[in-house]
Amino acid sequence: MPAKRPPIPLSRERIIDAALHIADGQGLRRLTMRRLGDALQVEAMAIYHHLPRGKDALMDALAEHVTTVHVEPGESWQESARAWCRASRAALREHPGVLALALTKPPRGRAAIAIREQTDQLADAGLADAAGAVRALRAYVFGAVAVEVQQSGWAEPSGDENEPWRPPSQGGGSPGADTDFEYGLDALLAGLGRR
Amino acid sequence: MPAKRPPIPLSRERIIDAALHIADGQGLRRLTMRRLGDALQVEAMAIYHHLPRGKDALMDALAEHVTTVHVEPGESWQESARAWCRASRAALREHPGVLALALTKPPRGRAAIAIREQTDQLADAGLADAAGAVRALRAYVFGAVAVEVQQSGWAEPSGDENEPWRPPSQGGGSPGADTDFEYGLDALLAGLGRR
DNA sequence: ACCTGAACACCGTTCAAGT
DNA sequence: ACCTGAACACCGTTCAAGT
Repeated sequence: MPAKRPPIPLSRERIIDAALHIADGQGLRRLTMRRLGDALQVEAMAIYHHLPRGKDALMDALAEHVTTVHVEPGESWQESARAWCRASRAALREHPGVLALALTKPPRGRAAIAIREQTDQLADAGLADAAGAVRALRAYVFGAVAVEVQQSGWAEPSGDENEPWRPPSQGGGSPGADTDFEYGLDALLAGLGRR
Repeated sequence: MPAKRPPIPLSRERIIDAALHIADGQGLRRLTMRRLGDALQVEAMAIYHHLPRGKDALMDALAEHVTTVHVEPGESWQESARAWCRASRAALREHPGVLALALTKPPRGRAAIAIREQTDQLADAGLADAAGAVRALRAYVFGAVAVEVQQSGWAEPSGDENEPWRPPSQGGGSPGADTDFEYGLDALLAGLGRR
């Protein structure tokens, strides 16, 4: 007879992971405090101890998580920007269930800091209007991922089916998505340089 | 003593208008079948007669509404594309409350048809990869509006305040947003021509 | 055909209480 | 400090019933 293993203590990180899993697997509409509690083997009310502002705080945390990206400075501002865009795209594609939050919530906390860092990085590398550039790069990544995920057929899963979401790196997304992304990124970087 | 005026009959259109008003004014999270019923002077259950699939159908209809754009063909494919992007941006900016739906729901119904129409229009005007171009243009508009609305400080209104949303055409958006948009659009169109 | 009223299962959140 | 249980106001949706 299996011993009752000691319960893993709840933590902000475990909560966010479980929430991402539910949102990606069943859609944001089915991400519920009670369901989240079940997934964590805990009563829903326990969550409030770690996220005092409740579901709003959870939503903010999810947007922050999927939107916070760090990248080492590259050889040029172009390479830095390229790496940052690729990382941002990867982070967003990994969790289509919270894409709506990521595109919609104003950056706060670590996400806002990461944006400032990236702006400084590009400015230090000699780019004139780094703030404008970061705005344009974020817009590009947001738009690209939005249409990509739309096209991939991802939608709030019906709930009846229990098929987990597989990131479109192999099979889900159309094969041209990567090259489309890189092509447009090249064009944008060229344009930002000339500005 | 005022006579009880005869109730305006419910219709799909009136429902959608009221829903947009609530979403823009108080945020999508507060758009509720019951609240929507109140706004329409009707019991919530009456809505199901006009939108049989209930709230899902409402969400689909909102995304479709804010995402369906028609434009007359211009002198060149560049002008057609430019007009289409401007109109799309305007439609999305007008209703920040449902932006998350618009960026996230795959185009269906009239929205899907409008996209096909625009693709044909560009192809007829001589553009080689019209489908790829429309994908890129949609991505550009989506991303631009997403960062713009984020920056404009719009967020699910707190609900305590009763300040209605004013579109950023005058006052809300930073003044550079329009020129930023046009600048990037020019660059994208140039890139699409050379491809 | 169109709308209502009552009912059901489920939701977010609070609060006092347990350990 | 961390979690539970009961409670409250509010959801989406159904269904039989009214007109």
